[in-house]
Amino acid sequence: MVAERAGVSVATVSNVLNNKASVSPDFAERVLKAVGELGYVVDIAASRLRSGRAALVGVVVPDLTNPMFATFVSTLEHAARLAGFDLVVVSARNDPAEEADRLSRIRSWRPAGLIVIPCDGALAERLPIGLGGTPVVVADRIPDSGGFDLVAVDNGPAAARIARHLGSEGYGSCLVVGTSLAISNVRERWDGIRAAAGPTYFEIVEIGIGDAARLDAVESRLADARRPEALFALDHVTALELYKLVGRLGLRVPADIAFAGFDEMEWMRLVSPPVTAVRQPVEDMAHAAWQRLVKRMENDAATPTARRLECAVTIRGSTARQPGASREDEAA
Amino acid sequence: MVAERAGVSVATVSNVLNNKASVSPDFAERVLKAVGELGYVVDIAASRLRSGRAALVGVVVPDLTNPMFATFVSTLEHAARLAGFDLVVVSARNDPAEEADRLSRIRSWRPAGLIVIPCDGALAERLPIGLGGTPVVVADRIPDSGGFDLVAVDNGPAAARIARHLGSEGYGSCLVVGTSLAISNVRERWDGIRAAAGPTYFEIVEIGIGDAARLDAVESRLADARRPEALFALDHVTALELYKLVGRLGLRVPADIAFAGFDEMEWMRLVSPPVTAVRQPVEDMAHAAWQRLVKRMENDAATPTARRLECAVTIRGSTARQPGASREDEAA
DNA sequence: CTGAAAGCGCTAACAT
DNA sequence: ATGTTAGCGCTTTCAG
Repeated sequence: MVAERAGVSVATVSNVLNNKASVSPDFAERVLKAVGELGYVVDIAASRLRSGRAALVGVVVPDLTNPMFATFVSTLEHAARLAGFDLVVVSARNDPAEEADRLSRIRSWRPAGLIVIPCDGALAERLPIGLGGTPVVVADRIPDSGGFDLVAVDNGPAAARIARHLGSEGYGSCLVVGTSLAISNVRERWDGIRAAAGPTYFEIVEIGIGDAARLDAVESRLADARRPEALFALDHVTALELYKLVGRLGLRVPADIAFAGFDEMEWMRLVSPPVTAVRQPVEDMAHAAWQRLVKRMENDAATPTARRLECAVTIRGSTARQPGASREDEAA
Repeated sequence: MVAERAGVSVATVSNVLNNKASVSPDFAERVLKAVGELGYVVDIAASRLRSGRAALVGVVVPDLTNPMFATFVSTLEHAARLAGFDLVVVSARNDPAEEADRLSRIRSWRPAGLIVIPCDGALAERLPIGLGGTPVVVADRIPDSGGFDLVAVDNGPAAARIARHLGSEGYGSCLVVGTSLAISNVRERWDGIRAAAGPTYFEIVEIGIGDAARLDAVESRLADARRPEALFALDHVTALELYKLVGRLGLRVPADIAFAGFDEMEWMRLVSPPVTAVRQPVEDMAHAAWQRLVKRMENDAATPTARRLECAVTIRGSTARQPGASREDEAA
């Protein structure tokens, strides 16, 4: 350690930097002075190697360019920093294979814990063996097999509220559009919609994820004379594509077709009329995940818990029933 | 190393895992088998400690929730991974003090290089002493003091194209709105606008950054009877706030006021009419920054270089001159 | 209260 | 081709 410039032993420097044991004020001062002059910061790797303690947690998200996940990470990072932790963040780019790779790579860092939003339900198969005691908190999406601490939103009830709203506005049919039912969120939202008994007939189309997503099926349904009276997109990326499609087809919202979305984004309030949407408490989810992980890291006991956060639903103009115009009249 | 399960020495395991030296096929196989069974991955920290080589680069951005920076990081991460590098990503949350803290923390990791998008021009003061030989590539924003490798977009020329377009459409006055001229981007864009000689009278308002941003000054200018004929937002966050303000004031675009923005976002193509905007080549910028850093990491020679990437300008309806309607008529 | 020395998991020399 | 050993920078006993 170069900080022997202070003329003390390495042990003393270590003690000062970790405010350990009792170090005389003058010695401490000399050390701090040398540290300042040299611009020294401890080598965190060597530190962990010897002490066994990590102050490092790994974060795996499906896609960093998705504002929702970016916000999740950013919130997490701040919370972690306040607790003295560093974050190693990796994005799986919506690719299960890449997720598996990152998951394995991240173990090389020997993190004290992991927070992961999985690509799909098969997370458990991808969580490398030998992860041993490392605590894992899963957020947002629920793996097929249990055994993890869980933090997610109340997808079903929130989606059901939109479904009931559409029913009460008198919409007779609604096309629900999601990426893939392989993702628990999508599945839960769809289940919630179906569970909400009402006059509306719901039907779902899966369009796929990322670059592989195809709107063809939706387009042909909308071009059809007997097109649905409403659209409900189950995530904001889908919502955006769907909204552009509606515009391209020259359909007016809500006169020709009503429009609602899960995941509220800025643009939904900018367009006219603004879009009815479910807002997810992303920051809360990040905080909850962090707190859960902290608990796990300081005390390995207890069975995994599952926590559900409540979403906010905002009804806006895009799902308003046109006064005096029943859907049949227009279609005729 | 627990992989002595293979019945070989630690050195052989290391050689196999790094495909070093010559290892007999059967020994290699035995090692790989044991590694597989144990789910072992090397401790990257111990590895670096001994070898001195890092395969780690640090990335510092002002704000991860900004889709532009998130895309930058995501692109970077993919490029890094292909080259066998890991990334430690930190967000400064638009706070110079936090940036300084993160910059110093990140040194604890002893990264092989750093890519940073600084909060403001005073980066050099914040780059901790003792960063010694670590190569640094600065992207997007240009520090006041030089000496760094630089990758940015051609802010001035791109902004000038918008300025000339507004002039040729006959707009006599334009209020330019940016966060702060302390940020090089904003300064360069504003300089570019002024340098573009034309009939339009340009004026700038700085609204501040993040939560501290205040639109009051802009609002009073817009409420004024002699409000400007056009608005030009110098970044997408400002553009969004500005667009909402315009809507709140009941001004129609472009009939009452024209609207253009730097940084193209999805919503700009969704609103009606769509917004004239400058699109920045973020992915290209990430790739260029990465390549520059790789060069620096493998060969510390040469003087710092500066690279400018070209932006794409798309003219849309938000800046179209209303047929047969001169601004004066409407204001009267 | 301070220093000397061992050792964390790994790789680079060197020895076999 | 394989094994042995030293030591990277740090923290942790344990002596002084």
